[in-house]
Formats: sequence, structure tokens, C-alpha cells
Amino acid sequence: MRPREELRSRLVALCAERGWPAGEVAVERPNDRSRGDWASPVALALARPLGRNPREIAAELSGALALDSERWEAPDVAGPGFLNFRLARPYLQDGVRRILADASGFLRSDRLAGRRINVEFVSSNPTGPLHVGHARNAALGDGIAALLASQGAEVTREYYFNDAGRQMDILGASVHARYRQLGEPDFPFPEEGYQGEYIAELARELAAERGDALHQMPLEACLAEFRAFAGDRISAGIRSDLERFRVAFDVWFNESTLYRDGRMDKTLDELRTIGAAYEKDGAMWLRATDYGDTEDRVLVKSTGLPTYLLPDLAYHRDKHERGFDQAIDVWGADHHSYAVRMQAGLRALGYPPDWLRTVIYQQISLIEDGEEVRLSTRRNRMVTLRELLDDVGVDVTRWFLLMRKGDTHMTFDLDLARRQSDENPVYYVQYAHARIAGVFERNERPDLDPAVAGPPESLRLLEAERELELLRGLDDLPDVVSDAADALEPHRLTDALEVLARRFHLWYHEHRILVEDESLARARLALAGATQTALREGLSLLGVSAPESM
RNA sequence: GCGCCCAUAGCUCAGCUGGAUAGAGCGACAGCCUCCGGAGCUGUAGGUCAGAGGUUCGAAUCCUCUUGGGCGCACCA
Repeated sequence: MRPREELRSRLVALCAERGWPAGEVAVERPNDRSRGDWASPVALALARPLGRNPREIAAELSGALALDSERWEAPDVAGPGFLNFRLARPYLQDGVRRILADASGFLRSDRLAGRRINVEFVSSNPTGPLHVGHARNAALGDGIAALLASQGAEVTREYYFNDAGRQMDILGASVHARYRQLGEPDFPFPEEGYQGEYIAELARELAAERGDALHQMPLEACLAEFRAFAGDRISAGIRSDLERFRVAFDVWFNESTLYRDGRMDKTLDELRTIGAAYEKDGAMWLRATDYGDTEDRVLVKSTGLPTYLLPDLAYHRDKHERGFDQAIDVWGADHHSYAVRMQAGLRALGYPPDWLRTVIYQQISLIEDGEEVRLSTRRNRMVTLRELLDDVGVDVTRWFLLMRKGDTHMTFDLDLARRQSDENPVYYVQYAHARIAGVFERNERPDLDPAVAGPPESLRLLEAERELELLRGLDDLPDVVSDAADALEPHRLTDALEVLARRFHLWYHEHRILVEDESLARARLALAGATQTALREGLSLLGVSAPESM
């Protein structure tokens, strides 16, 4: 059991024995680590209901805890009544052995075993290439999926293609117009058409493949041809960009399939049966106000065509029927009102309120040469994911997009991202990993294997302050991953890896690893090995590489 | 006008779901390589947590209002 869980369950048990309200038990990090590794304010919370002095309560709990002295130092009561706990040295030192013995399992847990979770992200319409906003979505969604999987959940990464509906028609018409303009420059371009240069490129490609054969076709068939061609090409581009970004989807779901097999009609019928849908002005409405939305929403327009909402509800209903215990959607802030609408619809269908968790991330602004680069313009500036990867690479892009909480309006500083220097945090972490690899290469004593912890006595030699700090950093990491998974916040892991890298560099600077003394060298090599493992496993969850040299 | 999000060091941001003296990186300034990788390390300066009320043992964190910024308010997707 992890130390924090051990404390929590012991404290809960002690409270229960005494008939005290155990809901108050919390175990957290002291904000000043010198106070201890863990702290509980439980006595402060109990003081009022029990009508007793909090220090007295803390002392009673402390006396009754009977913690294993190999794992814990004796707890102390501090300040107004905090209980402070400090991990014992043997436990910290043996962390090296635990990590080396199960490197790939170090950050993993099985506490979500048996949970089937669907993480849907990116889900950009196949009407244009992915841009930086989608990249944040991709990094976040993939990071969240990896974190949940690390806790034992069975995770499906899913992409929803809106390949039905009007946007695809407009796309087809746009490419068609560009195609015709190759011969007749004055051919009219659709009013709401897609302006990007990629549209004209698609037109030229199609012209090269098919010549002017398409001129002979009836307009309807011709437009369908263009729509299919453009949709296929663009989705193929999206897939290859994502692959390059190291994002691998398990399911590519096409909206159009919902129309074909009646799943949409079924959803509508169900909503009508339970009275959550009604007819007004020739349209079909969702009674969304009954389920937390600010106004009712149209499901089927008076033209008889569905809005975006109905197929999306049918889609989520489909996820539910596929047996997922939980669905997670990652959406840009411009969709936040749809999140409310979607939740309303799902609540109407009777799903528990937390079945769908929506992760809303704020818009990104790009800074280049100290100035904001406007997105969604036709200017030939770097805005697509592909250009970003060409320019700064996968590792930097993923790290930058993950290092900030999703709800910050983040700034992506291109100049900083390009700089391969100490100003760039991803290199700081990768450098620690590479530096360790360099030491191992330098090691000329084959009997000293950094992947083997050696006898326990040798690990007892790790007692310098920097070494204990590093050991604590290693012991923290599994909890960080676990908490990050629950909060759906990958940035907690980037933070923790920076801290771990710092502790390594500090230690490295102060203590030599390859020393004469064989026992000490063995212990330090093992500590470096454990650190390298932790960095590698952590980076891997974030989809960032751990280089042997840089 | 209504709804959602945000405001913490010069800059970019953490602050673990209400705990103890608010932290880190960058930037600035001053230092460290006969020694396993200097993409590293050491030190200094820098704060009315946007503002005002409230809730309680305790608030950057929760509530209300104000100010400033972002996003959204379609029978578009």
C-alpha cells in the first residue's frame, strides 16, 4: 500500500473505533516539505464536533497509530494540531530496489482495473488540417488517456468524424469551385466556402488525377465526387499528422453511420417517450432547461434535418451501449455551451451525472517575435500541427501543450520552443535522463550494474541530504500520476518530472557517482538507475521521448 | 444584455479540490568547469494572490459584488 493510503486507512480506522466522523480524514502534502512527507489536519477538523482541543486529539491519534518503524518515523503534533509524518530512511532507500525490480510497473496501479473508459478527443471535422488548438486537444486527450490506462483502466481512444451534414457539402463545393477556376478564373466561389490554400491544392491534385473528366458529370454527382475526395484526403492528412504526433486512436467513428442504421431515430424516440422532447414551430426540441441548461435546444429542424445535437446524443448513447463505464470528451472553450447541452441530453436519457466528464481547455495564443500570431487566417504563418512539428518537433510540442492546466489561456512562445537551451524545460528533463545514460556508459566496472540494486546494506549508504531528497522525489511520483489521472490533469506530471530532474541535477552536482568505494558506487549507480527509470516512465506517459544522448 | 472560463513575482505559470511562513522556471544582477555531459550548479533582488465584502478554528482556494481579459449566445457543425 502506498504510504498516503496507509495513513488514511489507519486514521479512518482509529476514528471509526472511537465513533468519530471519519469523513473528515485527509492526508496531504505539507506545503513546507521540511515539516514532513505527509500531514493530516484531521484533529483540527474534529475539534469542533468533538468539543476537544485539537492538539489533544492529535496526540491521542498519534499514540494509537502504531506505525511500522521501518516505514515511518514517529509522527509529531505541530502547530494548532497538525499530525506530521515522515517516511523512514530504510523505506526511502528501498525505493531504489522497488523501482528497479519492477521498472515498467513503477508508475502503474490497478485501482481502475475493470473500468472501461472512452476518451474522445480531437474530433475535428475533416474540412481542413489540424491547427495548434487541435494539437492542444490531442496532447491533452492522449495524456489523459495514458494516465487513466496507467491506473489500470481499459481505455479506448476515440475520434468522432463529423462526416455528415452541411460542412462536408461546403467543403465539396469549395474544392469544386477551385477546380473549375483552373479553367475559368471567374467561376464563382461559394459564399461560405473554405478559403485555405489547401483547398486549391486538393483541386489541383484532383485535376492531375482525373483531368477534365469531371466536367462531363452531372453537377450533383460531381459535387459528391469532390466531397468524397476532399473528405478522404483531409482525413488521411489528419490521421498521418496525429500518427506523427504519437497519438494512436483505437476507434475512428463516422457520424454518417448513425444516419444509416436508425440509431438516431431511436434516440429521438426515447427522448420523446420519456417526455424530454417536444414539438414546437415545426421543430423538435430537447427540454434542456429541465436538466440544467439555460434554454431548450433544437434536435430536429423544421426542415426535417437534425441539428448537430441529435446525432451527437445518439453517438454518446452508442458509447454507453458499447459498455463504457465512463466517457470523457475533450473540447475547446468555444464548445463549452455544447458541453452543458450534451450533459442535459444525457441526464434526460437517465445517465448518471458523472458518466460523461468534459474537459474544456482554453484557447492558445501563439507568440512569435514577441507578437501574437493570429490563427485562422490565410496568411502563410505557422498555424497547422504539421508546421509546428516541422519547426519544433514532437517532444517540445507535446511538452509545451501539456505543461499548463487546460483552463489557462495559454501562450505558446514559438521562440522559446525553438530555443535548445536551458530556457526550454523539456530539455532540462531529457538532459537529466541523457546525463545518467552518459554516466552508465562511462562505468568501466561491469560488475556494477545500475539496473541491480545490490544488497540492502549498500542502499543504506544513500544518506546525504541530496540523496534523500531525490529518494523522496522518486517516492512521490506514483501518487502524482494517480492524482493526475483522477483530476484529468497531465500538467501535474510535467511539473513533477521537472522537480525530479532538478533533484537529480542537484545531487549529481554535489556527489560523484563513479567513486572508488565499490559499495557506494553500487548504491549511487542504482539510485541513478532508478531515477532514469522514473524519468523514462514518466516521459513515456506524456508521449515524450527519453533520449540516451542529446 | 445573458452564460462559461480566467486574473498569483518584470514574463510564463504551479499551488495537490479549505490548512501551517504563497512556490518554480525564465529574465535581471553576482558567481562555479585540472573532477562521471556547463542543455548543469550556487547566490541576490522581486508579492496588498485584480479590488471589496462574506462564510469558519483557518481562504490564493468556497459565496456575493466590482474591475479587467478570453470564449460562447443559430432551426451551423
